[in-house]
Amino acid sequence: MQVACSDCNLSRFCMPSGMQPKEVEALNDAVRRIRPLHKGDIVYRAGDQFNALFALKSGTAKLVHSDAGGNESIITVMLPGEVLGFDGLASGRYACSLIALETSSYCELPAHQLPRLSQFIPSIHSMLLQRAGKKFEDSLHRMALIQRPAEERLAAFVLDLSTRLHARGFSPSEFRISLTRQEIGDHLGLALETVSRLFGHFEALGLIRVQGKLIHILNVDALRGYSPH
Amino acid sequence: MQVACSDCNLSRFCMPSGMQPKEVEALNDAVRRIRPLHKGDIVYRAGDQFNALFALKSGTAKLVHSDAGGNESIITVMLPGEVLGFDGLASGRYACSLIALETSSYCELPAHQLPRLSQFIPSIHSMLLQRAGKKFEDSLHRMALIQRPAEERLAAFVLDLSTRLHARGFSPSEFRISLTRQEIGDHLGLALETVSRLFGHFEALGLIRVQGKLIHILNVDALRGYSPH
DNA sequence: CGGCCGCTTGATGAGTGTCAAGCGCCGTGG
DNA sequence: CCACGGCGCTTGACACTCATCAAGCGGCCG
Repeated sequence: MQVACSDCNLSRFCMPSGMQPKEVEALNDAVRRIRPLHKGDIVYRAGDQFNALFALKSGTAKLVHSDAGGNESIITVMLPGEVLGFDGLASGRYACSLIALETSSYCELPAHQLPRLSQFIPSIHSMLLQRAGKKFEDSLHRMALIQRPAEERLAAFVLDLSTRLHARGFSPSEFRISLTRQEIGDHLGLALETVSRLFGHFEALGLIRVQGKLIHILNVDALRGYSPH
Repeated sequence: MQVACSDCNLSRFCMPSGMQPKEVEALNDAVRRIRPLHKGDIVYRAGDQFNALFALKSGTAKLVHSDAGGNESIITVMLPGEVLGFDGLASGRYACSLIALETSSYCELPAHQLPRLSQFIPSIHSMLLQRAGKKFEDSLHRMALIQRPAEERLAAFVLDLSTRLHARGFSPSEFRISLTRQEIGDHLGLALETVSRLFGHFEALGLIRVQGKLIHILNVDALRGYSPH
């Protein structure tokens, strides 16, 4: 059974955010809802021709960029309600790969629908522009973060996940990180051993409790003391 | 005396790139040409309300992002023909500051002209989207670079400047870097001393010749051997 | 039950930041 | 015209963060 965009509880994060009801309807008609993904499934691959934007309905996914040397970097962890695929807009090819981190489901807005949609949703271009610009701002944030000490990076990462999950109705103090230590390292520019050690360190300080991928935040304020701002 | 967009020798880099002659004309009418800037002059400040896109006609400028801790990071060095200001599109406020590195001149496309322009240039939205996407891809590149060893970063920086200057008709092997060592460091995530030492190192290896801000590239291939691809 | 993968923990070293001193160039003012 | 002062740059010594290498543990799945 498919959920219409107007009934989707993620609409305030997703494309419909800021649209009129009639516009959401037009969007709804253009969107395709896709069979579930499993861990490791690839939504799109770096180099593939750009053919759609994607919105996550449930689960998590990672946006991975491989540089010339084959070094993998995780650009972002995608949470439900988020829209991705903008990395293909400029060149017509995706610059990154989008890969499911667990069993997930998503919606797809085919690229060929965009011209037609703009008749029903005049503001769609500026909305896309805003969202693409947001991705750029996010990348500014990440670049600044990557130059900070390891402690700050990990603290900021945990807090970022916490607030984004909270906004989606999940507990901000108790959640599962769907990334391995290696992947967290790839995201923060750290070795997996450093990630593991820092988790241990934060735990010893009583800031968090770590059980594998399960994180309990015990002292948000102290954690915030590490991450800049 | 003002140069029309259609007569500007930078048009193939600038907004007119890919436009029809009539579209360029409409663009030309919307653009304002601005008095020259001097070193240190600020085109826009982080936090200012987004009110225009900017194209550089001559000179160079730096796009600076300051993180919460007051740490300055130079996102890009802007060369003639390049368009900037996209960092203000998403939130309506500029996320960075754009500052002249030397005596420069630029054109301005006021934000309030965009709706009107889209009537004459239907493709303008997708062009803007492409350019904003390009900025995102550039930032991916920079993020990957910042995690590489210092030698690679500096080599890649010099080669990047070289090719971009070459594309604009300047010598690819002999040019002036308008940044201080500190600013190069801010761009590459290095201390200014490291930048200075690496220049000395490359010079000792016979790859380049350095005289203050003047760079001669003596062995491009060897330099390419450092930067990843 | 066995093997593998993800994780932890320890030891070591390389790559860079930091601190410090000194040099040269250039613009300013006497 | 020259002396002075400041800024940008170089060079050296040192410290420290974090990557790397290595070993071992535990849980999960076949």
